[in-house]
Amino acid sequence: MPSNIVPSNIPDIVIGRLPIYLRALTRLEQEGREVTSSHELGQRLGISSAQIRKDLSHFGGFGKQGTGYQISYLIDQLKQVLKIDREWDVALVGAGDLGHAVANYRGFSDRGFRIVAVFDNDSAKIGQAVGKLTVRAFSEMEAFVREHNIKVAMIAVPAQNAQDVADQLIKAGVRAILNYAPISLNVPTGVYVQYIDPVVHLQRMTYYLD
Amino acid sequence: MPSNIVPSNIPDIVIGRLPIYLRALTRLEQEGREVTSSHELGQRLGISSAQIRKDLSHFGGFGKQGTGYQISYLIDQLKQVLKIDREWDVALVGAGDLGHAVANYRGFSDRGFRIVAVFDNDSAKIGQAVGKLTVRAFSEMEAFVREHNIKVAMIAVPAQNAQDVADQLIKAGVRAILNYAPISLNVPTGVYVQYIDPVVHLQRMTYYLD
DNA sequence: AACTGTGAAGTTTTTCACAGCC
DNA sequence: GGCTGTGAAAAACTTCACAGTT
Repeated sequence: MPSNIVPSNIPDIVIGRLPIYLRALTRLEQEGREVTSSHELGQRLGISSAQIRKDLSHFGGFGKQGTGYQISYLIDQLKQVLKIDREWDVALVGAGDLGHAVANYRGFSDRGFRIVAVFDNDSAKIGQAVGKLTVRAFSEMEAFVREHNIKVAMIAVPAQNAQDVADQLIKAGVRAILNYAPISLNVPTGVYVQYIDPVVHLQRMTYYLD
Repeated sequence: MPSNIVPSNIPDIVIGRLPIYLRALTRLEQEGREVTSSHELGQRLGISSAQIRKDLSHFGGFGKQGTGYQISYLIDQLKQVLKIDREWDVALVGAGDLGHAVANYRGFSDRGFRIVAVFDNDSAKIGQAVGKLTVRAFSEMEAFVREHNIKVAMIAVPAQNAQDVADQLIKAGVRAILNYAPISLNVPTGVYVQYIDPVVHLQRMTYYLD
């Protein structure tokens, strides 16, 4: 009974919306709600109800006709789809202002991620505390990442160092990189990169202003 | 000679790529390059050359056949299109860890944005220094934003306060919001929101991991 | 009565491929 | 020979609208 077949061709754009749905569902649950509908969810998110239904239908029937979706069940299912029904260990590279802010951000742990190490190449920073962690030498990174089988990393170093850091992370086995440096990374297939560049977001909006 | 007509129906997805092009072009310029091609740019960004050409063609012919694009000229043109051929004053709301990191981020000023005020409602924080700025009381926000005609703001407060903050910013005249809080905002038409939620980006990648 | 799941229709976005220019 | 700009074709994505279920 092949019930655990992974549907192989889900559009990436659909995957990208699932975390948004999950976030909204978690919020609904916190508000004490037990059931919701594609319509309600869509209203909150500014997305059409049809789109939400179609997105979810890629993974099976999570809802009940006439009733809607049971929130806790849908949350569990989405977590499973996104593979955050487990906790991912994450390496953080860069212990500057940005690295500190990322390391101290409380929002990771309850959503599937745990920063387990911080690396920097500045000898003045090595050994310093960052949150509950101690900054490790950049030279130890590859061995550490490999040894702990870390697959997810965040890059918070200056743009000029980001590609080097990415190359080393990938060499050590990292497969998913969240890049805070304002530069596009070249990575081999099978490695995934997401970008956080606040200026890009701002520039995207000013186009629409007078 | 109506040369300054604004092409009215450019897809948003195209607008969203322009800041990426701009970032790559700026980097090429820093490397001392003077000319590039849609092919080269595409390689660097992992985007097809045809797409880059088509995107740019929405705004006029920026390139030369046989030659490519003159980098400094294209940068100027893109800045104009994105309306960052000027400097936008930005209000920052929230002076916690995240607010501090945002305020201290060096990358805004040379890319069109300047943080001119930081607001928080925690009386322990009001009056404190954040970078070169002093934290102002949240109660002064509306008047300040209105008086200085601020159109762009960043929200770095806890999720539970984000909608309230957004409402007040909008009331004061803000039209573009970069929201760091992990929650979807409801805003009227004519107001633009972009989101930065690192966890959403991470969750989007783990789907593809084993 | 309310709501899902889904083929089919409609729309948007991307890619193709080539004429035209340097 | 190399490259842009662009119609036309292809692919991807969203919405429609409704049968079917609770």
